[in-house]
Amino acid sequence: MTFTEFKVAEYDLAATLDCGQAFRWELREEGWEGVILGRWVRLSQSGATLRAATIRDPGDWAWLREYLGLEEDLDAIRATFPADPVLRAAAEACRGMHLLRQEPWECLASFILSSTKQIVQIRAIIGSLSARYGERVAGPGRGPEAFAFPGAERLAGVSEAELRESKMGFRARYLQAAAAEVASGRLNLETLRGAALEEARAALMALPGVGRKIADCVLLFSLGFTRAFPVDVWVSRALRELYFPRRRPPARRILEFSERHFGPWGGYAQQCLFHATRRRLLPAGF
DNA sequence: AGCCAGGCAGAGA
DNA sequence: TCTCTGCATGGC
Repeated sequence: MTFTEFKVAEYDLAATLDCGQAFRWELREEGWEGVILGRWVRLSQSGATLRAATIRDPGDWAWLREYLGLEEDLDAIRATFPADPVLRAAAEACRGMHLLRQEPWECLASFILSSTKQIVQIRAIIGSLSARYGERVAGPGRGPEAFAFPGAERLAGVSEAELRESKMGFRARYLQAAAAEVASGRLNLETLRGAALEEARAALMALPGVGRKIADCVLLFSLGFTRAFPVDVWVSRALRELYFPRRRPPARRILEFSERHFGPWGGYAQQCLFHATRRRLLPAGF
């Protein structure tokens, strides 16, 4: 096992890994354990020090800095926010929470599986898929075995009926189709990083079972589009209650507001609203 | 027991 | 363009 440490100015590892943007991290006695780019990783935090362990020496750790969003300056991000007491309170409640930069295929597949599912169920489905079809990854030896998230090529070869054994229900057809598109090269997720937001979003929404919300999750959590603003049931409810009390604006109006109000780091603002409302972190009065 | 979950697509108005 | 409904499964 090899180790490294990162000094961090403002970072909350638990909030970052457990705020609903990623689904595979598990908290065990010695830290948060997961798999990134086919490598087993254990992460822990003590004050301003993040500690990381892998099985084999990766040489450099740029991939992990990238994944964890260590280069994000949260003060600079918050400085772009509108002068808005609701958002300020939500951001304050989420101090140290960062956006992850996840692997695009895993992110896309995960959020296809997320529709009308609770997070515990999403985690169970993804865990089942990984154990069934993912590559075994060298781990610490103790504890359960580690698996990578299965690649699109692998899942493209699994029938819809078999996918349903992982309890994903009607989402199996959508996952199958997305895997086939990515595996064939008809959809190149990496290429989308360089595209305009609207173009990248349209490419994702061309997939069956991928609408605006799931597309924006992939754009925000894996492709670096910080303005993408996924509106799910939680965020929709929060926007309605916090910004439009005693009114009932149509969904279209909520979406327009989300695009206009929050600025170039709207996606981060969205994650603050999601996390703060879901975990009931807002102070009384909001 | 019944409502809801990090939605989406298709149908009908 | 808007609203309604079915979809699979399981938590609370």
